[in-house]
Amino acid sequence: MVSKKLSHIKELLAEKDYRFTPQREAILHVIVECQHSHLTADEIYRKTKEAYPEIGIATVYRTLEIFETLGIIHKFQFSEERALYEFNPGYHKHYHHHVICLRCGSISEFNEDLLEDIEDAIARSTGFSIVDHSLAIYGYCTTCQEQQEQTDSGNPAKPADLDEE
Amino acid sequence: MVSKKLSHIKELLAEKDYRFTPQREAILHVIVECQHSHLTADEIYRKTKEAYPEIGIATVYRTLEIFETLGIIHKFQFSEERALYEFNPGYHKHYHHHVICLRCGSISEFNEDLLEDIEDAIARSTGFSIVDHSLAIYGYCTTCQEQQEQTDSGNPAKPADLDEE
DNA sequence: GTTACTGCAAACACTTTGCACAGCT
DNA sequence: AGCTGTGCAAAGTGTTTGCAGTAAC
Repeated sequence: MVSKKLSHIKELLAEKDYRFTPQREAILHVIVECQHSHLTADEIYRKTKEAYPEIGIATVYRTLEIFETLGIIHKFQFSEERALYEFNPGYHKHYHHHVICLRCGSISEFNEDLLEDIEDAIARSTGFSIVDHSLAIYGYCTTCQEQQEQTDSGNPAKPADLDEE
Repeated sequence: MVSKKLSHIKELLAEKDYRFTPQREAILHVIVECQHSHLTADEIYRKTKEAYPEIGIATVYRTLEIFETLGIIHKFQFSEERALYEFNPGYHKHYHHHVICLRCGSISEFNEDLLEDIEDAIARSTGFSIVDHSLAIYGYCTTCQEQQEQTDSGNPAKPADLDEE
């Protein structure tokens, strides 16, 4: 299954005359392994460094850009902070429905297409040809709600900045 | 009406021991005048400079931050590029439904709450306490669709970078 | 008279780029 | 052999901060 993905990705790269270098393979490995997390470029850099210590941050950014144009990963920008990257297992159109806790920073995802009706309504009323959409829901997760009840000045459930795993 | 807004804003500032300086007034003026556009910090800076040439960019950023915490303006981050700011006339909870053309960069808005049902469904299934949400729809506006049909390599309807009004 | 605010410039964080060398194919 | 990819360091961009002077309250 992973090897099927791998050969498909090699093809995708080859189609555009991109090479499948060990650096790109190492980065891909990190992204696939952490496919349920949203990683920053720096996190990907540091994790890739474990397997490939010589790698440079510039290579990571260049690779992520290529992977994004090929649809291998998705890039998100929820706030003014750094972008987050995530593996896109199916290479298909991806609905970005994210539920973000304002206290602990955790991000959960909904992949169902909840917005078909809304898209249709907007397309009809504006003539817009819709390609994609992005929905972010902000609030408080159950854990943080509980903690907030207990100690109104307490600490978040998880540190908002998940710098290290 | 504007004066009513103004006194209300003065109150909001005073409540938090913020002062109503001429710089803040000038910035507010720009934001209210352009309340149907999404302005970058730099655009606000340059427009404010017309009325108040001595102003510095740092003051603009500091003022925008204060205005945002008071709910006077809203700040958006659609991409990795700079943030956009917009006046929030009602100071109420604001639904950010933006329709963004991928070709000319124009941004239109829907202020109806299209997502109540979806919010309810997510709250029920996850226990999340939802505070706000942000929806961005990406596609092509009618003008750009027409232009794309005519000349498949033509120019966008409007420059994507609206540096000057 | 306090205290918050300002403008400047320097610092900042994240990301991109120029360059000479290395390595696929 | 040729062209793409790499690592480094330097540059770039948008935003924030330290500081000494200034102005609102």
